[in-house]
Amino acid sequence: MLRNRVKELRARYGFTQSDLGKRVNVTRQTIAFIEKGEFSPSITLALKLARALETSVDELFWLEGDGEDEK
Amino acid sequence: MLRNRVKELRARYGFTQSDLGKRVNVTRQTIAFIEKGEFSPSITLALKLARALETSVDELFWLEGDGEDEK
DNA sequence: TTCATTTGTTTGGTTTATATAACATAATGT
DNA sequence: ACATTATGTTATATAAACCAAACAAATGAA
Repeated sequence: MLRNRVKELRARYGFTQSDLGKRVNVTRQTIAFIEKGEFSPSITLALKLARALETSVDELFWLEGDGEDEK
Repeated sequence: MLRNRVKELRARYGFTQSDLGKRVNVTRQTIAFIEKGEFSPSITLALKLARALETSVDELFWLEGDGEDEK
């Protein structure tokens, strides 16, 4: 199971979903889907999100459990 | 531009592309494409690769330049 | 040299990420 | 009350990730 802290960190910086989307060049719906955990973004987008939220990819995203099952 | 150290670290551990693919549940062609930089894997796969190669996603993958252009 | 293994590469197919657009709801300010 | 803004959510469409199968080239071992 893939988990992330995007919503939490975005709120901490006072960004709206639209704000964050503009910073990383995706739509606000894409941000919403990621926050809901509905899909696993590309590593390129993950790196940009980490940069926008001033953290590392490893702090922003993690696998819960052994993660052998997920795609 | 997305760069990575998959090939280098895989060689260091003496894994074949097939070995690594099996460990992270993808085909060897997928590993080959990633090593060639031909696409940007999902964060889920990136996390599994980092775990298999005993490193962090941030050490394994990075954006060269400002990375504003890439998807 | 022959055999087995690894890698490079291509092609066609399926699945998933992402875009765009739309509509509803909640909150905020006038 | 009305307008604006942020979010939740859904639908359709496209691009990209990923699979499965194939074949050639390179390597290394017997």
